Amino acid sequence: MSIQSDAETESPKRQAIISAAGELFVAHGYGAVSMDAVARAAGVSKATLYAHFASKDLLFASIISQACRESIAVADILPDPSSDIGDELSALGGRILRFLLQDRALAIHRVVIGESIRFPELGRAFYDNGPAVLRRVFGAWIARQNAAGRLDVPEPERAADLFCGMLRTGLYLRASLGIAPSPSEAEIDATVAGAVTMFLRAYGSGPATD
Amino acid sequence: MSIQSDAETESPKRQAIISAAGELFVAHGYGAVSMDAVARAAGVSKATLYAHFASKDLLFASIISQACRESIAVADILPDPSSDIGDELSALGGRILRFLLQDRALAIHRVVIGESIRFPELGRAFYDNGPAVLRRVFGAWIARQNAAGRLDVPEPERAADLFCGMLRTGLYLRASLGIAPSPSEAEIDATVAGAVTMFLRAYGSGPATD
DNA sequence: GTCTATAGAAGGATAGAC
DNA sequence: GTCTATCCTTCTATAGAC
Repeated sequence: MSIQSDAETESPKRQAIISAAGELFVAHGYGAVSMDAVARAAGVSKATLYAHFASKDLLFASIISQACRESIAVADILPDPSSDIGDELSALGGRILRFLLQDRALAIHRVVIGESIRFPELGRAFYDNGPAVLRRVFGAWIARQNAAGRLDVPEPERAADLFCGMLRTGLYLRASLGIAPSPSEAEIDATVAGAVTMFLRAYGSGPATD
Repeated sequence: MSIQSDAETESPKRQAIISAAGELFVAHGYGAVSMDAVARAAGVSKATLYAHFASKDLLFASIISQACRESIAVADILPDPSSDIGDELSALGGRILRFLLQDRALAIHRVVIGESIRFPELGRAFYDNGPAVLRRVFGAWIARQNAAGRLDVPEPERAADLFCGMLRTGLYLRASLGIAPSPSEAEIDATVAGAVTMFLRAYGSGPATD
């Protein structure tokens, strides 16, 4: 009667492989990581490695699509309520941009983009678990602000996309290209402020428009 | 007295190598392309290949940084004059987005992002010859519209970045991840229209604001 | 300069012992 | 399940003939 269907899943060796392969693939990409290197970093033999993952392709796809699923945690992106809609939007934008600028998030984005030709399912997994979730959550937040009369946005989800697009320009674009390694807080705040200003001038309702 | 410093540059074999390697690297990335494949596609022997390029790293870096320099041609991005600023901005946005969505532009962006860890200079070359040029040209255009009283934008270059960020969201993001392979003209137009609407509501001067 | 042929190394994957 | 040792393929790079 005892069910132990996923007992394998918790094998320590398997966990070691997943952990080590995750770090290596995310940091260096598919081509630059050998199965030897994964085995060495995980402290297992190559035979053990292949006992758990049938091929390098499969290992890579598992690891990265798993990383896409984890790295979201958009739950706590939404800001604390404030009397000023601009403050809330700034807080929200700041959290999103800081999340995107994390080394790990940047690295995952890079790897997925770089290998999305060879592994199309990764592009899909990344989009569904990252941008698409953000679009829904953020869009719903905008819709609530509409309902409360604090914003006047015709298409909330499209507007969420546009706002995120403004966050992902300049600073983030350079970071994703390996330029501007660690942007200052001031630069981040300035980028967020630019997006918030544009957004509120376009869609703010009430006295904040000017 | 005759100068022939770049006679080598025009060697037909060398041109064949550059052309073939360009296609292969842009299409498949660094790791997935072998020197054998380059030699075969160029119709030369590997010895000839190595006579022109000392290593695979060097060949890759030359080819891709060259591709970054070429693929810009932002010259003809600027729109024809029109009586309506919205029409001009739409035309401009449409040209930018269509340029970015070209297979070749997408592929170069992907390769550079993917290999920017291993080849940091490529990220720089891409940014300097792509986004940075666009930012300057587009920013100057906005400044001219300011001067003509058709727009009222406090920081033209930053605004140019924001506008381009809005173009690079949704549709383009999915395309760069390998989803939504060939977007329809209607989708492209809708994306541009969204960005133009936001931009003009925020920074339009005159009656177009509402 | 160009080719054919190959050296030398490294990577992916597996056989067999425990 | 795990390891050691190894096979086979593929890759980068070069030597030597033309």
